[in-house]
Amino acid sequence: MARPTIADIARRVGVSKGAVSFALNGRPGVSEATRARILQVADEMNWRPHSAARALGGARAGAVGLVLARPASTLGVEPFFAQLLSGLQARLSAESMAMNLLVVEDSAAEIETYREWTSAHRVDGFVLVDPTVRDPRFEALEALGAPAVVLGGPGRFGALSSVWADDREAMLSVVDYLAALGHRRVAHVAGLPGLRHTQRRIRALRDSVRRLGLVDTVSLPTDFSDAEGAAATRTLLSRPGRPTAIVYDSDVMALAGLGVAGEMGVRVPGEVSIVSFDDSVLTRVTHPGITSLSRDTIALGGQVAEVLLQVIADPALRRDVKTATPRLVVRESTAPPAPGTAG
Amino acid sequence: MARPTIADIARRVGVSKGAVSFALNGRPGVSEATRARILQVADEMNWRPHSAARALGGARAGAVGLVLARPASTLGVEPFFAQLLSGLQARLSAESMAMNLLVVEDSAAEIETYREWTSAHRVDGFVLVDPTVRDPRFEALEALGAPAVVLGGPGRFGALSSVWADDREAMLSVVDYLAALGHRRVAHVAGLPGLRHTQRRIRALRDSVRRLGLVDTVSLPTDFSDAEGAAATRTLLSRPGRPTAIVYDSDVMALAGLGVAGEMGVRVPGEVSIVSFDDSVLTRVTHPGITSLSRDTIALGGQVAEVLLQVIADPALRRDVKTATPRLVVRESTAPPAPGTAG
DNA sequence: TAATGGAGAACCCACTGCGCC
DNA sequence: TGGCGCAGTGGGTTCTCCATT
Repeated sequence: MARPTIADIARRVGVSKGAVSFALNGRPGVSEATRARILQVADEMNWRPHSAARALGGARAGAVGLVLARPASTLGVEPFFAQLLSGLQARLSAESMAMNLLVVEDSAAEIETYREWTSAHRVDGFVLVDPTVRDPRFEALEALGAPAVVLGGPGRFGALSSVWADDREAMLSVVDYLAALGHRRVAHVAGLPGLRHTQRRIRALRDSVRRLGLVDTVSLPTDFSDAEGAAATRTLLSRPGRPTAIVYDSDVMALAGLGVAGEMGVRVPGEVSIVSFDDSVLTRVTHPGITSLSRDTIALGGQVAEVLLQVIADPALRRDVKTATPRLVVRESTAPPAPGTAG
Repeated sequence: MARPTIADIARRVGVSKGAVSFALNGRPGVSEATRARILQVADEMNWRPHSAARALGGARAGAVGLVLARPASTLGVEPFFAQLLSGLQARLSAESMAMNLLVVEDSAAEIETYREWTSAHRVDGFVLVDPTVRDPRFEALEALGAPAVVLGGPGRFGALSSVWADDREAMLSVVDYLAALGHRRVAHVAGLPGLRHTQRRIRALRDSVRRLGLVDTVSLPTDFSDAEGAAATRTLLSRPGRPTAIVYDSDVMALAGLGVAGEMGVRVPGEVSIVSFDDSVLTRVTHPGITSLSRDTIALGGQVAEVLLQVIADPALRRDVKTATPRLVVRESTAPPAPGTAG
């Protein structure tokens, strides 16, 4: 009753293991009669391929890897992440591709995992998230020759493909809108300072200062947690010349900021306008609803999976896909600044 | 420059492959001097174990499996799922255990995956979610002898372990509270009718009818989507003797129901009270905030992982862990029924 | 003599290349 | 030339057995 192997089938049919292998894989080298017989016996014996044995021979693993050097809580807290995962799965499951998920301590452990999984043929490719400014992972993955897609850009990731949205343009659209409303004191509660897209957003804001006549613009880096988002908001709202508008790099932080404003008695949007860089159900159901940059994160996950599948199919390929720039969805958290506070 | 194998190490050190294997696995059979020398050379050569080769020999895979016969969108839409995943990862990553995630069509495909992954030693155990009333998966997994933990209960899952919360008691606490407020017409927007916990909640409500003097109680099954949650709410609120309180089996549906009430001009909680069976950030930030059954889903995920790790370590073990019953957190969506509507 | 260190081969399972009829 | 057998490959584990001390 043990798992049958191709040797068992070969014995039963009275052919060699090689013939069985050819037959089961639909390859030429056996007569149709023999093939039919082999397939029938394999079915009778309830044979299943042994992925480890195939992997040892260098075959495809039928899985992609996602290794996260983030706290595991990220998965539960950030709607962005869950949606991304959902989009990835939707596309991958159509190809019966599994996903190997692992949370590690740091990028050194991440690279180590890439090394092990690649050489053991445990996965066929990787999805990389959170690219940083000088990211050691690109070089490591290139050296391994593993197919991979970076979520983020634009930028040079060596031979790796990428899928990205234009963070700069998105930030400019937010700042332009706030300036048009009359805001001059715009603050930014940013994400992890090492991340490329954080840098890009910070730079876009800074570059707008002269063009739009902004004053006292500031970008406070955080770790994306609601705690630091709240702390940054408290800092900003306690200042003498406090901002009349705050842009948050994630919906969770915007939500936290909204809470702090309430607790400090600062009216939204009367005294301070709030914009979130991520849209989700969260920003829709708050009161007031939060003006947000909206994009289809599930579709984004699907695109990442699609590109990864292409790169796995043809490792020489290098794709660089720019997705639609998130567009501003105005809700009730933004309004012209109160008279006299515009700086 | 290719991946070094234990044969390479054996050659360099001048010992046999067997000796190298023993040394690298910290097992007796080699002298301390030889062991040290082997470890040093292995390190110099940058050796890594090959998980596929080990799996072929029947070793531990270092991963657990989670196979979902649900639409992939579940992952992005239900905070419960993302939090569960987060809790699982937190515990698993502490043991450097990866998770193999796969979304499949139906439970037949799910079972097929269990079969393949088990016999190929691709995972060491499984997490089962969404147990149904006559669930074919238990039997299949038992036959495979694969360690597994069922999320849900109480109930008989054969030799499988389980982790569960008391859905009956939780539902009773909700209904008791609503009845105490004066509600008599209580409706229930349930989840998938085949799920065990759905049945248990439906039964708990039905069993309360006589005790609390309820009238016209009804449980409408849905697929957990916001669309069906909204549709069910529309149906309920359009009835002649419409309910004065509605209990939703998930936060997403409660949110959808709140939206429908707003669109139909039915005041919450003035004309209808709303309770969610799941708590998350969603229920906290709506306006009004939604009275919910609250539990620590991330901790739940951690408990599931913990039990699975125990069962993997000792396959003879069978654990049945009852977690804390979700407790009611009252927010602004519940109030006594308006006079004259109480049935 | 019994314990210890270690060589060597078999084994896990599928795939592939060579060679024979 | 098509069909197929045979032997070897991939990397690690484990069992048998021999040679030391």
